[in-house]
Amino acid sequence: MTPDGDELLKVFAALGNPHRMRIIAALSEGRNYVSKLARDLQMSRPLLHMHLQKLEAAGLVAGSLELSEDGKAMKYFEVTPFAYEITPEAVAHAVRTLTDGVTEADAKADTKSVEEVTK
Amino acid sequence: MTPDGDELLKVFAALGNPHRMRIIAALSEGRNYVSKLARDLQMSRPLLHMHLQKLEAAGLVAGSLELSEDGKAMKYFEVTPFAYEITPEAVAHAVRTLTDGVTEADAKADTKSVEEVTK
DNA sequence: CGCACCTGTCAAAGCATGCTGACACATGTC
DNA sequence: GACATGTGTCAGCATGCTTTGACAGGTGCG
Repeated sequence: MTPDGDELLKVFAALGNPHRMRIIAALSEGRNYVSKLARDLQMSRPLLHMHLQKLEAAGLVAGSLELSEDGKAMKYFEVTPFAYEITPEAVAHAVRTLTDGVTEADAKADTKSVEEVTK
Repeated sequence: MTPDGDELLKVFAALGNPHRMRIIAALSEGRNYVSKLARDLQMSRPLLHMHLQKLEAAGLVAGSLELSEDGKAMKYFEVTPFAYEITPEAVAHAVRTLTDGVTEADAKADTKSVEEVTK
């Protein structure tokens, strides 16, 4: 738990897309290979491919290239049993390890309370 | 729990951005008003404004326009104490209420549970 | 009045993402 | 060989998101 900032960001970015949510849903019912998945979800293979590798980069799914009995190469994907507890505090904690625009001179942002105005 | 599909999608899309994650982190330490928040996070007001209303649309933050003692109008924002349990099953369950491309195999849709459209 | 602070909006530019169609490769079967 | 299946990649366009700068309004103070 308490995942890395960049990791959590990738997870959110990956899940923040209806197609990718649907892919997770489809794969949660069992592993499947790309071409059939594309048929089930009615989307083009190149598109599915892009979504899958985005989900894989976020660590939400895992793919393995296998050989079927008739010799064809099939890439099976399955969901990783992830479990994230998303709360404001979890996000706040993850932000500290965010390697993004991070103006390096800004690590100490003054936890000064604003109660002095209108409180 | 077991949030609505579109709602969860908006939450993910909202959280899938480093600036917005940082906004959540900043607001989790206490409420704040827009101009000061912009100064703390070092971003322009119009940009912050857009991000805030996206977070608000996702139900992650709430804003209220108040009057300070010196008569100035200040819009204070604070985080909503959200708590999402994110698992493959949770996503799979939420997908069923996704009003998006609507895979015609699963068009139960309808009966949208009245949300006032904060206009 | 001019300046400080606050609020909000808009158009336009820049950049990332989504998406398609065409290509490459491999294998097994008729 | 022609056709089916499977894999992957690429360029290019369309769409949406991000970002900025300028503008509108408001109040209080010297």
